Amino acid sequence: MSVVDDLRDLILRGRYAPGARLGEVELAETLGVSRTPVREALRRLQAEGLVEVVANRGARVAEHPAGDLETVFELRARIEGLAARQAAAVATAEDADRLHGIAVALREHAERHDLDAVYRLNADFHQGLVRLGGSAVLAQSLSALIHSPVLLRTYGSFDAEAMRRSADHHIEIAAAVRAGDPDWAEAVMRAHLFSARASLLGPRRRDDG
Amino acid sequence: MSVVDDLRDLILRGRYAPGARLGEVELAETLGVSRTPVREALRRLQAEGLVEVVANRGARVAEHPAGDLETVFELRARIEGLAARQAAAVATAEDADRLHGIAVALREHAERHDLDAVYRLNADFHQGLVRLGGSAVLAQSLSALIHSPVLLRTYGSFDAEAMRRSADHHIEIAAAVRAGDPDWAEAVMRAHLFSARASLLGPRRRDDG
DNA sequence: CGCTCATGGATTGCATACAAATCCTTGCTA
DNA sequence: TAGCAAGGATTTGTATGCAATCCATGAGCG
Repeated sequence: MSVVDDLRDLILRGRYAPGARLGEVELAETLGVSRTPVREALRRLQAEGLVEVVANRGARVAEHPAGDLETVFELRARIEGLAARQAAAVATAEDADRLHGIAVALREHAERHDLDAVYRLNADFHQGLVRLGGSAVLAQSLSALIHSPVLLRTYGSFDAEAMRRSADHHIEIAAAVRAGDPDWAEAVMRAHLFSARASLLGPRRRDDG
Repeated sequence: MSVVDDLRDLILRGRYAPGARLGEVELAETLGVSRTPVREALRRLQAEGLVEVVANRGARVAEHPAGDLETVFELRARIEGLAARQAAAVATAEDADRLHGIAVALREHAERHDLDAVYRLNADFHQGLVRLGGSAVLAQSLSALIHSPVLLRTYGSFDAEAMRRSADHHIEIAAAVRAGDPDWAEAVMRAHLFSARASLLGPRRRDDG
């Protein structure tokens, strides 16, 4: 695996907490390479928004302000909504069946609370859907949003009902794609993400009456 | 200016066409530095989606498929639509007045077909609006989309009417922000971007009747 | 006692040297 | 003459050394 992937994994798995200093020599020793590839990896992750580097002062794991998390889901709802729409417009029956297969597997693992498998299948599903849309810029825009340390722990804060709802959303999205119904696909995807946001952040403040 | 900014400028200004090879030694000589900072810049621009690098085979300027341009505007409409919405929700009167000032200047320069100034003011306006929204992830998501070689030539393909419309859109967005009306702001922003798309790509295919 | 400034240690930024991989040419063979 | 293989040339990947910058500690002065 490449240095940048190794380093991204380290950060995403929480080995380095947000705000933690990322010394070049320390990382080089940890990863068993010299400083040069480490530096290049840091620059890439900087562009991905995962680390912040100040000139002559080194790199730190980016700390996404709490308020940003709301925006992340707003953005994902809009961007992945578009992805779902485009996927529904162009997907073949085989494509939709493959998505459906992933969704079914995800639901089974969710019932057994096998979180690692759920993580993986969820990533497969969303990436597969984006790939169906076919546009590289769309995938590009999303990658920066999904590579966020907080999102990796998403399922940890789901209760049983939320988990079941999330799994069912995947099934429904696959159905909408199979039906070739862009409006339906986008709507479910948006519901899916707003539901996840609610589970993560709790109920939104409503206007006092 | 930093190496990555220099290199980005070179690409964006068309000095290296899409698909063109980006040799490390050549860039190093052109920019007057060694290969090391060039390599780091290439990795950053790779993450930004501006260049494609294949392992052991070097970097090329990314060629965005023609179809991607449609998606770029779809995405911008959704993302900047959110930015406009958030800006309208939080902006002070001073913020809105500053936007209005930029928009007025932009309209004046547009009437004189001073394209360079229009480029700059347009960038100022959109960046200023995003900054008002306040979210770093939002700005992050947009930067990759706006740093697209094609978009730099946008105004070149505008006719007089499209130019006037674009300028008026900015004025109207500033008004919506000043009115604190998120729905209005988002709607105008979407119109603004779809209008630009139409000028760039021509009329969309409509269903044959 | 507190503030300023200098000096030392540590860390990043850059350049250069070497290793590995790729490509391009050239010569051989069928 | 077309195809292939081998070797050199070019290019990328990595390591290391040096210069520049930054931060902290402490001495000197008000």
